[in-house]
Amino acid sequence: MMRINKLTDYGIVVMTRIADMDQNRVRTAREISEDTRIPLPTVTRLLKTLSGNGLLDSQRGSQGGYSLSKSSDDISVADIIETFEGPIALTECSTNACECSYETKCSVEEPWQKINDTVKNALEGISLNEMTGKNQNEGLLNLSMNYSGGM
Amino acid sequence: MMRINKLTDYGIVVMTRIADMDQNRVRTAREISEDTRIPLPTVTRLLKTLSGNGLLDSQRGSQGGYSLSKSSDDISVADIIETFEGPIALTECSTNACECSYETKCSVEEPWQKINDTVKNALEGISLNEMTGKNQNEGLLNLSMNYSGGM
DNA sequence: TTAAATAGGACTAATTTGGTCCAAATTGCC
DNA sequence: GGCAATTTGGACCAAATTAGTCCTATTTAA
Repeated sequence: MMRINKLTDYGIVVMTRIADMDQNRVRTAREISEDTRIPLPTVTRLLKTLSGNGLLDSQRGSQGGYSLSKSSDDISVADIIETFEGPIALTECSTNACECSYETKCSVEEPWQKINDTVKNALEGISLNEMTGKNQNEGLLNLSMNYSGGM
Repeated sequence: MMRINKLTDYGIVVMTRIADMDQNRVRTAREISEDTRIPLPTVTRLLKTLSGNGLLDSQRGSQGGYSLSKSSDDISVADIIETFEGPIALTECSTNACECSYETKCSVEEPWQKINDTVKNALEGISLNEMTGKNQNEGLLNLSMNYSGGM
């Protein structure tokens, strides 16, 4: 499996849906729920999280709703994932505090750092715009990357 | 988060440990448990899974134990992850049957396929040997990849 | 025959996750 | 001013997953 959570998956669908729509007006939770067929309570929670983390702008009250906080070119899949799951890290080891119970320093730590950086780069390289149906140009997605040590 | 499971993580540690050791004799679950400080019952389960999936050879009975089934150069991190978690797939969408409840065909499906391929390529590109302490040559890990459409 | 191993599988506790719901605050409009 | 449509924030629960343990059978070397 090695899955991202279902809510994260939903989050990407919701964001894609918003990016797909007319950018000249905000969308309500209800509309998005109807579009995606994700239950309304769940959608509202997703939208709250997304706007709370700055990926969406929200407008309260009547005629209110949600809209992208910036261009869909400037939002990456990694941004959305991190909104729901925190820093992209396949293992504890690769985050801040590696609480390895092994000898002095487990040898797998450094390789994991690099593996994570690679995965992270991959996800940062995909924009929300590329997820939409707008660019159906086959094979346009540019996923080539080079890990050049820097990050 | 977006984590691999803890057992998978352990599995990689265990495999790395075995790869690190003298290849001329088998290692028992007890030894590996002591080395890694992972509780014995858990280690035995890990080893059973790993040998059941062909990554380790096992020898029963007295003087028995486990050893790598092939060179550590020929075992990838992806192999180990898949042993514990099945096919590498970040979302349901990217596996076989995409049960999307959305319109005709959700637009995110194809991008997800590519994202997964990229991640998979990254993990397949790291050998167990590279995880060991044997090659401490800084920056030797080759994580550069190019998504060239084929997979 | 015995001791040292692995093999297989059942079982439980803990954690995480998905999903729902309610009350409060904000805003536009009549 | 008041009402209706929204978002906001947080509590809550049920279900699913995961981690970890344990028991018994089988195999093998000495």
